[in-house]
Amino acid sequence: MQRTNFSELAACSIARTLDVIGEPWSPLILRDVWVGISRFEQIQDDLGISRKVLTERLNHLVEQGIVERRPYDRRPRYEYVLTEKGTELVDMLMVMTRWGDKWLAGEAGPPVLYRHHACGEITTVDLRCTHCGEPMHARDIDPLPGPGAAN
Amino acid sequence: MQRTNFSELAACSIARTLDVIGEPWSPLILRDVWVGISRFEQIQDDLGISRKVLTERLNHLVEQGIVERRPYDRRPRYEYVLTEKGTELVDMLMVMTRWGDKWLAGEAGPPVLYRHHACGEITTVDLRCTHCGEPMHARDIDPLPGPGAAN
DNA sequence: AGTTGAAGTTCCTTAAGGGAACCCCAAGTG
DNA sequence: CACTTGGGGTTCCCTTAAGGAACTTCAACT
Repeated sequence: MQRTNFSELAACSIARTLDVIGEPWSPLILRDVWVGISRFEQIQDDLGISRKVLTERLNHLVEQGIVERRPYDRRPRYEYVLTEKGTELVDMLMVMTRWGDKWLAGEAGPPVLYRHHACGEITTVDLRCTHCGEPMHARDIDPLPGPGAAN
Repeated sequence: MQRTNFSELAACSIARTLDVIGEPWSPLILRDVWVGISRFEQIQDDLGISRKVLTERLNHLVEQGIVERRPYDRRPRYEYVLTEKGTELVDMLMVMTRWGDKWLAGEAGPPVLYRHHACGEITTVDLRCTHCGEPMHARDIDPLPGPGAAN
């Protein structure tokens, strides 16, 4: 298929972010690397993704500075580790997970739980305003044009 | 292309969520509907997406309960509005936006700003622990198997 | 009766994903 | 030293999804 490059659409941070991790499999690869499934063979095994596509995705994630390819042996063996940029992108996965847990997990309950280091509790993530600390969701805000707006 | 259905991979809320909004264009369509670009022609115009693909995506989002198709005229005219499920999915867009603003916006600054109703300030979203209220990011948690875990 | 406009549908072309087979290279083994 | 092993890809072919333009439908308006 001929896929559009989203970020050429407009000045839109969502479109730009999609050009980084919007391709099929990329969020799942990011998740794997995050939880320590970090070698080519391991990821391929875990996801069942085609080797060709996995190569393409990893190369793209390296180019975009999300993961770093580093040797772990004197033989030509490599593992992929999250950069700071990639680690912060995991925020998105955490929010996706929370939504999936709530709306799609069903009777069985969430497949994965998170223990928060700060309080030691099994807990969930919540969106709050950086300024006032109150909850901040879709209905709590108005979007306004910013300095980087196009046109 | 033959695309894998991600949620058949394993019990994974990320994979399940990707089956809902992971297809190309879907997050941008969700964004449009959220900000009030809610009719077929408007969305097609705004995104430059092919009409065929837009039809497919909207049908899928309706099936998944993310948007609702409702007539707005006695003529056969329809608009798409977010359901509660869809509105909560916008949380993911807000986090994507924040990441894109920080890592991809460059000199120009963010293209869109958010004013928070609660405090009236132009502000950003932050991830916090539902339990203790402290920041909760990738490095602040340990993932554990939950009740819905596979195998 | 003819036009308009929103909302799709059809059809063809092109490119991306799936999958299996193959390759390369350093280390270990006999 | 020849041979095997295993990680990490690369190649090739097939299928299917995205792009894009043209066409259709249907109610209201002129």
